[in-house]
Amino acid sequence: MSSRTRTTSPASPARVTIRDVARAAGVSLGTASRALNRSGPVSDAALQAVERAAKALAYAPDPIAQSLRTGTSGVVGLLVSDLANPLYARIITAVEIRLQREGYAMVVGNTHNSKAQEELMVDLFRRRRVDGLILGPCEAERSEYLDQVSRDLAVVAMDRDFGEHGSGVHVDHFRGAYEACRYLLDLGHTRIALMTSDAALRPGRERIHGYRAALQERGVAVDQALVRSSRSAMDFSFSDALALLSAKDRPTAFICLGTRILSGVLQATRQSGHRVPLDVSLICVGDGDLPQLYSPAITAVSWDLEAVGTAAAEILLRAIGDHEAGADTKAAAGQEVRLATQMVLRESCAPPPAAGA
Amino acid sequence: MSSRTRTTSPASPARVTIRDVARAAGVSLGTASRALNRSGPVSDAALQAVERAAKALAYAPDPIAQSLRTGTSGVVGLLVSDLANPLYARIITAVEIRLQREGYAMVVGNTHNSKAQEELMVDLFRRRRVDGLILGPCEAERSEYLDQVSRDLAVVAMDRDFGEHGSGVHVDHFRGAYEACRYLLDLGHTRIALMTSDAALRPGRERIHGYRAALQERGVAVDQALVRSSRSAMDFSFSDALALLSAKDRPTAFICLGTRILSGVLQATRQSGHRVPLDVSLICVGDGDLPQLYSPAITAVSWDLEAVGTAAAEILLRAIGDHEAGADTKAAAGQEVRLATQMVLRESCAPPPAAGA
DNA sequence: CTGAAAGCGCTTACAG
DNA sequence: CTGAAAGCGCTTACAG
Repeated sequence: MSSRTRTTSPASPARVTIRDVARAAGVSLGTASRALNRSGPVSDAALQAVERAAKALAYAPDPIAQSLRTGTSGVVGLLVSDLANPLYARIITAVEIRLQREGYAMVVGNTHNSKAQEELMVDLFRRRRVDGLILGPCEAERSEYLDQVSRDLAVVAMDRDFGEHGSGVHVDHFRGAYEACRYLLDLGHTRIALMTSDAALRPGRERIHGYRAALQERGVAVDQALVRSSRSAMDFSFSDALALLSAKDRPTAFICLGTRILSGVLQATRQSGHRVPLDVSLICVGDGDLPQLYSPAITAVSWDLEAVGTAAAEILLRAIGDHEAGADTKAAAGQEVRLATQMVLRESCAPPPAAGA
Repeated sequence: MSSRTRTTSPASPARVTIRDVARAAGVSLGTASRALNRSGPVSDAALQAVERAAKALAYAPDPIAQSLRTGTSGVVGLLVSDLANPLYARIITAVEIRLQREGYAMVVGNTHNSKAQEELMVDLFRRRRVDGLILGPCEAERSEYLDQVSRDLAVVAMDRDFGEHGSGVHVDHFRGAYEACRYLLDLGHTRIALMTSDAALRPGRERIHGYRAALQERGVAVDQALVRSSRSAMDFSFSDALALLSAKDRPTAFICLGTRILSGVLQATRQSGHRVPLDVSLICVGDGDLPQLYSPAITAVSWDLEAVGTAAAEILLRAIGDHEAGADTKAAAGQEVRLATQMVLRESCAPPPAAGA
């Protein structure tokens, strides 16, 4: 109460502890704990007394103390490379809803797509005893670091490869890009540009493979100049697209990420005086406000973000169970969910100008 | 090591504790702690030995144990109503960067604009001993609940009013809306619709006031039918806008939120066959990809999101300092930062059709 | 079924 | 300057 005691008593003033509950209920500390957690034999009388006391005192267990003692926390950490990406936001929300139903709290961290930052956050979470970790794609997918972390912590990856016994949910970006490319090929395009995220990361890599597969299947040579994958996508998409469109051998179609990159491509298209879809066809990967609202509306490769989040949460929940069960189950881990993409046809694709002439 | 010990040894296998460090350095536990934290007198010899030992063993203090003992955690909680809002994402990143520089970790929670959810998260954070809380706008701005929380925890609000000694950073939404409205009035519009967020929350409320002030200043009657503020904005914006545009007394201009609501307004405009800016002028509040890229580009009321985040972080940092200093400083708290908006003129505004005839 | 005790890993008065 | 001890709030074998 006095302002001087403050230095000695940190935290809230006069926190009610399980000791207070025990005293009020007239039982010992241990009995109170067993009653509250139903973790051991307790007489009905004791149980009732403890519960009444707990309610009367508005007792809430101290999670910090519990964590210190048990090594668990009831919280799950989620790491994404970029909070500002609306696609992630949808996934995050889905994860949270699912986790919450099971009584877990979720806490999210931003890695800014930096390996160092990710390790920092993983470490923070781990040392704070999170019960599990959900990781989005990030640099250095298969670091030994993560392999090691997943040994003593339940970890599930989203769109990232790592470790042999790693669990994860993967979107089939290969097929997504493959189908988009096929669609454009069918319209008569052969000069198709692909602009996607960092090729070192799973989504970008898979898309490039899918794109190549479609081209090769039709005997169309792959022009490396048409494949752009960069880490800091948003900065380069405009100038890259502009350069591509200004070349004499310009692409007649683009497949590009729907979030940042699409903006740049759209601006470049407009600035270079090309019309969509008359002069250039567009397919974006990852649906959102912009592709839906742009005029003409942009055809998109889409996938179920809620499903990604829900699946990740469910795999993690199981993995947490396994981890608690013991060390032996490790070999049994390694669950994987694979999600399909689907194309949403809109107004941004047409035959290439040459074919129309 | 054996799989059976696992039940008894939680957490990581064989965590190295400060006790190990002390032993390796040949000093007592207390000395090791004082050396590591420089929290008391230690001889040079002891200090060196301890530091060497700590490094050799790769010792890292257990934050949970530290928290239990000290009541602090080095982490700050950030609560927003909607992670999917790209405006928040920018703010969050700014907060994080600033906090990180001071050695604090940030952890974010999603309240889904629900009071219950917010209290849950605040409680979670508080019980986990976060050193401070940053709160975005949310229902029930001035709950006694929060007043109480801010008594034993550093709290800063973003665009929300609460408590007398609450600290916060506020964007001048009043002036933003006022200026937007004035701009349209100057162009000759008198039927101006305002579509914004929940009027119960500060931003929405302020905007409505600003809008009204501008209208009244010019002697234009306020038509309540033209003011739409709804909580679940995205769902209603399309149908609301469509209804407004179909009325015989239709608005010739819209001021609307730039994130979700703009989408709906744009769709409604297109669907009802109106052209921007010929038939209807548009100003959006909160800048983003869509307004910048839409064609025509949309005039926006914008503000510095990074500045919001940075200011919030800095106020919080100070508040944490005050809280540590003692209880008496409470009266001294209540810092506030106010940020101005600016209009970004683009191509979506023109005189109303009638005035042009 | 119950209580007393140990211990999770740390920090911090308190004596020396 | 240093060590031994208490204690943060809890859970969990261990004897009764």
